[in-house]
Amino acid sequence: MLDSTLYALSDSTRRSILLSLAEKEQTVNEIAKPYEMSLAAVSKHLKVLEKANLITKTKEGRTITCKMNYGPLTEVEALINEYKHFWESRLTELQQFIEQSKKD
Amino acid sequence: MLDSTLYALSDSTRRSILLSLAEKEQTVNEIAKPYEMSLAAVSKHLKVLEKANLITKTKEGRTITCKMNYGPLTEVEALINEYKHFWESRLTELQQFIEQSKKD
DNA sequence: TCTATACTTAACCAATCAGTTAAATACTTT
DNA sequence: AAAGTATTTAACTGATTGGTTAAGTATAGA
Repeated sequence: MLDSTLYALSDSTRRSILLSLAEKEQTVNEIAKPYEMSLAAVSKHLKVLEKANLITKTKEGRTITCKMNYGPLTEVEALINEYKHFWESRLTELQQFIEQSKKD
Repeated sequence: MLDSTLYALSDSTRRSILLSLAEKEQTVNEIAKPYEMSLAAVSKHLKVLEKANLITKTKEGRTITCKMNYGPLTEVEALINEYKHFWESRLTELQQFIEQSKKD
């Protein structure tokens, strides 16, 4: 899951699309409008985001509306926190070592 | 920058390597030991992490020690917070709409 | 100087990528 | 029924991916 989430986020077009969907739901056409690439290319980006479960599509008539899912981002938050945890405990160790050194 | 950071993180081997480096600095050989792939493959993964500035290498004699850099992860944190910001303000809007509806 | 060690680079592979244009599908309007 | 709209799929391109093995570089120790 993290693989597909982080991979989906590693492209700036997709990050931009996702951000605009974080603000409001939009149809595929609305999403595509700001970008210079073809609609087919945007459609592919949406598929990547959908595969990562970062967005959900709902069809109504012939228009498809996309909305963002926050869920996968909580896993990214957790990942970063994991790194931060180990990183900060190492910083603490280092700090303690320095404090210890001062005593000598 | 975010592109390369998120891309580097999108591979589970690289996430695992980075986590082990978050705990302690290690040489390339030490890093590679737990993985079944060739040393050359690990070396490539390290290059991806280095390109994303998630690790720094220092050479001493013939051994190269890798240490993690937290820096790029703060950008990821900021990104997630940006999504969260818009996401949560939309949730608030929705909530206010529901509250408003109750009054009728 | 010869060999072992630590690591990277080169050359290659099959798979996947982001983009294209063109055709296909599905629905709406006239 | 025909034409237009919304969107996806297919077929293609050139670039890049993660992995391999083999060769190369640089340092250390005999």
